[in-house]
Amino acid sequence: MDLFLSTYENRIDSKGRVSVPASYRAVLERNRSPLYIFKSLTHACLEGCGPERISQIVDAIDQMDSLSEEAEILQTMLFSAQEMKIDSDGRMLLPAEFIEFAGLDGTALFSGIGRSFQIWRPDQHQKREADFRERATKQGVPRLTLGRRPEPGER
Amino acid sequence: MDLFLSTYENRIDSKGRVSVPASYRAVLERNRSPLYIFKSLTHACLEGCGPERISQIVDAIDQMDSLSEEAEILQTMLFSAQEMKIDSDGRMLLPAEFIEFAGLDGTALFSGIGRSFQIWRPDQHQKREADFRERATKQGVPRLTLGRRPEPGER
DNA sequence: TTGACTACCATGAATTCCCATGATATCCCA
DNA sequence: TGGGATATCATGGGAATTCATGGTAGTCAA
Repeated sequence: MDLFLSTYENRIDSKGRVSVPASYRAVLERNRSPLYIFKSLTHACLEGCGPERISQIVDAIDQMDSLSEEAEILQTMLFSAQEMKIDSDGRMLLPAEFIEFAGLDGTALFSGIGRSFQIWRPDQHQKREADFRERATKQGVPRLTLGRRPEPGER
Repeated sequence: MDLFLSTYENRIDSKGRVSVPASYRAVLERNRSPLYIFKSLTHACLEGCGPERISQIVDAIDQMDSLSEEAEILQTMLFSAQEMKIDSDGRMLLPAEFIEFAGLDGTALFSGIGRSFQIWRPDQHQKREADFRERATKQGVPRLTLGRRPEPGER
C-alpha cells in the first residue's frame, strides 16, 4: 500500500545528509514521485510528501479568495516547500534552514502518518506520543467506524 | 471464512522472530494482503490487521480537521504501524520496540477478534479473560443483536 | 582557489532468505 | 478402525542481502 507508516530515527551527518527511510523511498519510487519537504505551519517540524499532496494544497488555496489573509497564510507552506534530490544511496541534503526550523540536532525522526510524513526532533516526538497515549486512555479514542466506509457527506 | 479467530501461543526466538499462526496467514494470503502491526492506543498489546483497516484510519483522518486533537490521536496508530514482512516459513520479525511495548518475554499470544487480532503477553491475556468472564457472570452480558448487518448509512 | 554540492566507494550492523529438524496433525489404505 | 505414510507447522541456525552511515574524490560556480 502506498502509505508512509512507522517511525525511523536516522542520523544527520556533518554535511546535512540524512537517509530517507527505505520504505518511504519505495512509496515514492513506485509512483515515480519526487519528494517535497516544507515547514509545518503549526508545529516545529517538517512535512514530507509527494506531488499530489502539494497539488491538493494548491487546489484548496485556489478555491479561496486569493487575496484573503487565510490564503496568504496557507501559501506559506508552498513557498517553504522544496523538491528534494535523493542521491544514489537514498539520502537527501537538508538545508540549514530546515534543520534549524525543526531544531534538529544530529538525528531526524521520521514519522509516517499516511499520505505524508513528518520530521521531528526525537525527544519532541516522544513527548507528543506519550501525551496522545495518555489522552487516548483518559478520554477514549475517537470514533472509528469499522466494517464499512462512511457514506459521502456522513460524519 | 476471512476472519482472525482463536488464540495461539508462539515462541519468540533470539532474533525476535515469531511464527504468524497459519490460520491468520491463510486469511491474509487469500486476500493477497500484507500484514500491519501497530501499538494499541489504550492497552499494553499490539494490534494486527490487513490494509483495509489502515486505509480506514487514513481516510477517517483525511475527513477530519487534520490539526485537531482527534486526528493527532489517530495518527499515533499510523506512525506506530509497520508493514511486516513474512518470511517463507511464515514468520515475522518483531522489532525490539514492539516486544518492549507489549512486555513480551519469549512467547507471544495471538488473540483473533474478527477483522483484527491482538498480541499479548500470555499471563496478561489470561487475566483479562478471567476478568471479563467474571464480569459477564456478575453484571450480565451486553446486548448482542444477531441476524443482520447494519444497512449502509445506518448508525 | 575556495566553498558548496554531487557522485562514488567502503564498512558494519541489521534484516531477510534459505535449508534443516522435530513435533503434531492429517490422510490414506488395509 | 488402526497404523503407517504424508503434509503441515513451529522452531533453530547460518548465509546472503539490504540499509544506514561515514568518508573521499570529483565537479561546478563564484
